[in-house]
Amino acid sequence: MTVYFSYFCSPIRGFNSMAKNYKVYDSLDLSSVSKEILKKWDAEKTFEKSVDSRDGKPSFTFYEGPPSANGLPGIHHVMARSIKDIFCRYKTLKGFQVKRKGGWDTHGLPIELSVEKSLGIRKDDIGTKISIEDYNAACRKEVMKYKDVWDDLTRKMGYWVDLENPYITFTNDYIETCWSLLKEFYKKNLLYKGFTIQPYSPAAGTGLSSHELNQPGTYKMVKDTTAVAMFKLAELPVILKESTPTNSDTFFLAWTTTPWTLPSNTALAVGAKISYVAVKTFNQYTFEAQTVILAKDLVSKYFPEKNAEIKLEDYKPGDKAIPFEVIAEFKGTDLAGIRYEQLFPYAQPEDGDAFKVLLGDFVTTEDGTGIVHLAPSFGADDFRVAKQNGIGSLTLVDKQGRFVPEVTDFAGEFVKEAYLNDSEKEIEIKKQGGDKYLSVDERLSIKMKKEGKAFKVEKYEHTYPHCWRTDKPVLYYPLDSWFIRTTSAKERMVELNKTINWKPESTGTGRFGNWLENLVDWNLSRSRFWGIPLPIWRTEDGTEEICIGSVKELYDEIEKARKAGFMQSNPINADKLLDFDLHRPYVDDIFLVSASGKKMQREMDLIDVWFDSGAMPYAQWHYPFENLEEFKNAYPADFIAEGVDQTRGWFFTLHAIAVMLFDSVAYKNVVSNGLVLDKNGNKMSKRLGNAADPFETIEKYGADATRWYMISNAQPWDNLKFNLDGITEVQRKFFGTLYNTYSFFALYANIDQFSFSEREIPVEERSELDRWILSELNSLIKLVDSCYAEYEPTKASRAITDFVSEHLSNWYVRLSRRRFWKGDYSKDKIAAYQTLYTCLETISILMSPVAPFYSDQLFCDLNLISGKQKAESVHLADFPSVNEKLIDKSLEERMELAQKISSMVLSLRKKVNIRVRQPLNKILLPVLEKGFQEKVESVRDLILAEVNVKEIEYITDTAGILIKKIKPNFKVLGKKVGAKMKDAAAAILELNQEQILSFETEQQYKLMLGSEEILLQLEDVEILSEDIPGWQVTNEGKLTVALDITLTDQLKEEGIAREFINRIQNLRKDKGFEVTDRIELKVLKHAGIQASLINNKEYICAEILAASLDIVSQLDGEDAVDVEVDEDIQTRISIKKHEASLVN
RNA sequence: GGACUUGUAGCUCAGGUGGUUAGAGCGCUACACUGAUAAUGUAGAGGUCCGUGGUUCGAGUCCACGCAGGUCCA
Repeated sequence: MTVYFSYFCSPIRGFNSMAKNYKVYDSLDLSSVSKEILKKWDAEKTFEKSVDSRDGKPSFTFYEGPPSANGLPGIHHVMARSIKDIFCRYKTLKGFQVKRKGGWDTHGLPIELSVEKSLGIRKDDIGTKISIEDYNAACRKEVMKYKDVWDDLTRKMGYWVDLENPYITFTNDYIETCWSLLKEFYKKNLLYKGFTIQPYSPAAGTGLSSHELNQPGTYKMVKDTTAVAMFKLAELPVILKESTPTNSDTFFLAWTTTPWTLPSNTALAVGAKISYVAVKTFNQYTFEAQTVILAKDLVSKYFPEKNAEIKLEDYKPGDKAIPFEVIAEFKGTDLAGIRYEQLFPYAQPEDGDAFKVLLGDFVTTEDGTGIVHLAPSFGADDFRVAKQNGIGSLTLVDKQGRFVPEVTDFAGEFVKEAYLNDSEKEIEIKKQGGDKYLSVDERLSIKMKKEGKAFKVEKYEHTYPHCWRTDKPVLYYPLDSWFIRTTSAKERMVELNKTINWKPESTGTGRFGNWLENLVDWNLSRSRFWGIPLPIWRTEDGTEEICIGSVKELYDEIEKARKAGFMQSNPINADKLLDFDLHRPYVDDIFLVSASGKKMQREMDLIDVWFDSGAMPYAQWHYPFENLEEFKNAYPADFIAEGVDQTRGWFFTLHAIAVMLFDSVAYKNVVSNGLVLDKNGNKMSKRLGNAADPFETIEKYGADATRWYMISNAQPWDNLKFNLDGITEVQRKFFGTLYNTYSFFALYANIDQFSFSEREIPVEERSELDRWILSELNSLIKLVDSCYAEYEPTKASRAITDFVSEHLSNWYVRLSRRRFWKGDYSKDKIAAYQTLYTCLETISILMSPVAPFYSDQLFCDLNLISGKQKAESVHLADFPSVNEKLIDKSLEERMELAQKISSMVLSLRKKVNIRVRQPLNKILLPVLEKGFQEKVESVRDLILAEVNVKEIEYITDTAGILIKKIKPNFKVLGKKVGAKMKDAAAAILELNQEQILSFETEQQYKLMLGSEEILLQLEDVEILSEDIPGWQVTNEGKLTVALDITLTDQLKEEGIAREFINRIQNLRKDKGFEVTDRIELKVLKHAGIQASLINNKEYICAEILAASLDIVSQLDGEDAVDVEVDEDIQTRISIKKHEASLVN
């Protein structure tokens, strides 16, 4: 009791109102923490300082992938931006200067569509119902519609990005950079005009975007004449030639729903892995003998099973049932390269090695024949495969949808019946001489039947796309387009891609790598209105053209055109070049003059908006017109992060431009994050009402908990099933625990006025527990540092969570509690404060990239009192450096052992129903390994205190007290005995106690397996003690713990004393006494507790801060309370504050 | 159709180079502990590791083929 009271007699501690105290909170409200810290950041300009304070330090460059502000931000933006924010903050802590310029993506179809929707117009109204000028003005207004909402979210979620000077893709300086880049492409002959196969409406005379094609109602059911055409082989496959000679002609069968494309056929495609067969049979129209080749799986479709029984010799022309015989089988790869005769030799392709079989990845055996007819001009797949194989094309249909003159017998005819109007149809019927119009498809089929080129002709109902304006069928047709010759830089792009660190790696090697391998030229053209105009002017005949690379150049060219008389005046002001709007329609009104004096008009296309964003490393600085230094310092990016859907979008366009123009990567590290789904794994959508509102979420749970949840729950590249319950859990589990730990620290540190003013106690002089948590802490620093460095935020946050809840709170603080509130302000106590303080401060920095708000509060609350850090915010601090000397792996192991043993003892107590408050005499530990006893000894006191047992006894005896068990060590033994593993394992399990004992003493054992002898070493097996007869025993792995459950009178009394203390502590709490209040205690006499109270009086008084403890024979009055100490022990107690303590 | 990706307890997720009783948290049930208390401990219930083949003495893990979800591209 003496020790105890001296503590409270000290006037300088506990109640000194002059001293500064650690801030104490009533509860944890992360939402209001965010708000408070935001105010602080604003007032102290913390973000600006985090950049400026690193002036002169190496820079870490981050590129912001620009969002579009014409839509509202969603919860997935919080996810994506958290990832960006984390690494920028981390690198700042690591001493880098991290400038991050914000940006806005302002062009593109979504913007046009939302404008069209709000104006109630359609694309073809532009230029008629509304001028391009007004339309673009509307777009310009639309793009920043939700900028304020975005800025608000950026702030509230704690995303640090420079919103004061963002780049905006529609500004003239931005466009000018894009033009200069395009000119660079042009100068290198990497920008060219070509064509691509696009949906095209001959009726409307216009190409259709995929968006237009995806309008509801464009795909309609139609009934078309389809034909299985026969392509005669010019040479026979080896197998047919050698093993099964056939004297009839051999044909490839190819099915088409558009027979009008057959005259334009230039190749056939087969699937590499598909099996094909050659079938001997007869033509149903000409009755000629023939051999046909088609996919094996589709034979039954054309040849009824029952006809297989008919002999070929028995066939007579005109028979309904046509016999057939499969004579050979081959793989698609066997057919590749085989030549065939052109089906309709109206015209020859100008270039390329046509009329042979190719391998196509799109070939299936779902319908048709497993062989696909290719007309490269009228199908995108066809075109791609043909181009890859150097095969030319035939375009025997004009832009109106009619056959060209070369197709002599069909010249001038519309390929689709729907293109003819009624009167045209009348004329055609007369010409055909029937009473019904026969379509081109039908007449071509008839022609093929007659010429023995048709295997089968039939009507077929399927869906076919139609133009949403004219309702007429769409054709796929080659249309003019401008391209960047990305294929020419393919090798270099692949090569440089290998130097990029992709997270996850598979996106880089797989999705992106494959994309690069199968690269086609980048189609830049878009026939829209709101975007960057293609800066190319051309003469009408296309023989001369100019690519403009700057506004000044345009100005100069206009001057020339003015002199040539093509321009009345120059709309550009030479002194204010960038005042001229570079959008349509203004650039369209500019005409230039060619070298030979011809008038040149701008190519009407806009460029792909992906070029806009891919150009941001240059355009954000208006390179090369100004800011050359800024550009150089911020190129390439060290880090970018966007959704995985950007792989072929932004990630690609950045890479393509950088490689082709600068022979550089655009980014060194890239994180591609997954989607945010709802809690059931469904896509979030406003329509379904399952979209989480980012503002509500942040308001309710705070940005920290939201961010921590998102980052720790799933790897960034996995999809996240967003569940608000998960945020609650994070809030309770991580932030709640951390908050509790801080509160605990603050409570006692304030009482003791600990402000870290004492000299730091050398770690080697601190207790085992302190050294352990500091070792764990340094291991954590090392781990978290490398996780962040490797762009693994999930691992980092999980490691921090683990440390805080398992190590710090659940073990260190729990076991150290007494040190904080018991006894003098001693060296050990100071060591405890210093240790806990260090842990909390370090955690605040480690967690700050993910949870920037709470970490700053924690950091500042600590630092305000101690002044240990110069930084006024956690975000201006330095990342803690590891002290390797403090990492003691064997200590960490020992502590794990202590935790395990404690847990096992508690489990034993549970089994025999002896509560922890009841002290027990001893636990027994069998010693099976050298060093085990020493390890346990070093943590003995911790174990004993934790499980309330008085001593540990070790059993080294191997003479039979312990019952041992032997198990094979599969990993080691498996390598040794291989296939005999099963027998060996069984034999080992059967060893008896003597054999095990001899194995242990001999260190080896001869095991007989049948007639074979195997020499076992100790490492081949695991020996553990399974049981100690007569004791309560439990096993876990190799550990065995036994508990002595004998209860002596003394132990019982002590148990009662602890029960009694517990009741008093609860009473103190109920009565609202301060932790430091002393009490006077009266207890009604009771036989059951009499001995316990007398024998343990000092101990009891010390625990409950009692100045007096009187046992009375009568106890009444208001203060008196009935108390149950035990099931059998009920008594009355009264406590009141001890007067002397009020004076203190 | 292709490329990539995911599939482990009711839910969210861990499970280097294959090794025998597949783990954690949440949730549920019961009992404890506690002057940090919306915390903690112990015990219990809960698994065809998506399926089918294969390789191997041994497969959640490696291979093949599928199935289901997702993204991008056709």
